[in-house]
Amino acid sequence: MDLPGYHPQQPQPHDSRPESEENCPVCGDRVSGYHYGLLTCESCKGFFKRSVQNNKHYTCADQQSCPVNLSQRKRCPSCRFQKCLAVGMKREAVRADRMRGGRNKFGPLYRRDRQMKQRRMYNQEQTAPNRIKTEPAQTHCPHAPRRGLTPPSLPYPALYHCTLPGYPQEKGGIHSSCSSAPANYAGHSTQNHPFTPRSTPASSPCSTPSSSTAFSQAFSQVPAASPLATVTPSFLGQLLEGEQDESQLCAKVLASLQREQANRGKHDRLNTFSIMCKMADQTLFGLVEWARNSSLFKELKIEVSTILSQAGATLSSLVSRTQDLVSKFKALQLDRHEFVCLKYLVLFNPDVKSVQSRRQVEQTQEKVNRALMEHTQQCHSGQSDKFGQLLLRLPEVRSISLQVEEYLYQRHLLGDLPCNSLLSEMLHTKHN
DNA sequence: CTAGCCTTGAAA
DNA sequence: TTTCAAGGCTAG
Repeated sequence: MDLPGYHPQQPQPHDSRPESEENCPVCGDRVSGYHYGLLTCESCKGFFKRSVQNNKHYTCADQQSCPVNLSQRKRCPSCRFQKCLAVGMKREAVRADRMRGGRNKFGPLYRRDRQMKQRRMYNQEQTAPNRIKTEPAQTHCPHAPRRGLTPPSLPYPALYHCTLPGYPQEKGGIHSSCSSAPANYAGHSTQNHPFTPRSTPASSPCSTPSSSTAFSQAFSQVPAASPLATVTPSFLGQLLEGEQDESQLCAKVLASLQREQANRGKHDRLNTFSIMCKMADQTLFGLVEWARNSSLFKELKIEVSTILSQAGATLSSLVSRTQDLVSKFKALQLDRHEFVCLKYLVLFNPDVKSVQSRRQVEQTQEKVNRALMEHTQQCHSGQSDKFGQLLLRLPEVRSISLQVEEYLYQRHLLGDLPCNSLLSEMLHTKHN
């Protein structure tokens, strides 16, 4: 999209404007200005406009996690549109009356955003004056067209890993990691079902041959007290309220499992699957508690939803998919703020049929989304398009969780699941 | 259908 | 008057 002879008002090639480091959060192409809520490229602007104006309903032929980047953005309009929404493009900015020109209510938002970026650039100049003056914030090779710098649209998120100390790693022993990431991708419109106050979330117990990693390692990049500076500190702070200390949580689960195992006789030891169920159960408890204690979630009125899922998942594919997901999250070096934002994005799903205050959910989702975007841009400006990459993993999180649910339900039908657990209650609720 | 370029018009 | 984010047009 080099535009010979065309000089959009804002960006110029290899320019020195404040947003020169910006790439379209949807596809990575060069931004041409603010469109429908945020800085995007011309093509995503046009695509979003057409989609909304013509009330398009796309369907993904794959798993709703297609890469959306400069070279592949045409391939799956469904995933592209979902990503447009996920990064914060606003349907309501497309005019129903098709009136041209003028300004809309987002004007002030754009202005604030610009000011924020300028402040950020100013701050960077204070710390690295030479670099900023001479080159754009990103490493743009003068010979490489910017289009070539499309951020990888492949994903990476992070979950946490833990081993069960004291349990053998050999075959038949325990290779466990636990994931407390909940399950439903907030941005998709299919059968989603975040848990209801007395219903349940789907969680992902998984088995991973991990080394001695504690899951706090996954949060290696930014310490708990990261420099939030101007990134909507109050809202992010609100999100972090009630967030449990992950390492303590893990230690608690491990301790309880060890206690139980120690109390059992030599021939009465829990097998791997039972341990996984218990871990899932405790993780679920933690999630339910977390959601119930969340002030944002308390404001919602939700009725119990029911979901039917199909059987057919296999443990091995589940394990490998989860391993992939976990390693991608680890590679991304998710920090606590990002993790809690992702959890909220999953929890606040406006597509759940039984949610009464849909608008409220949408607004919260947008707010969290924005907080996440600002945080990643500000605290991880070195990681190109970390925000987009994080969002891209959500469909996979959701997909894995559905697979886990299906698998567990099958085991449940076979009578393999421990009774009287939250896990079995969850499966029961969902399948009735 | 896509995306590059053009026109429009309210707000600054 | 200028700005710039809307919508429109159209070649590919």
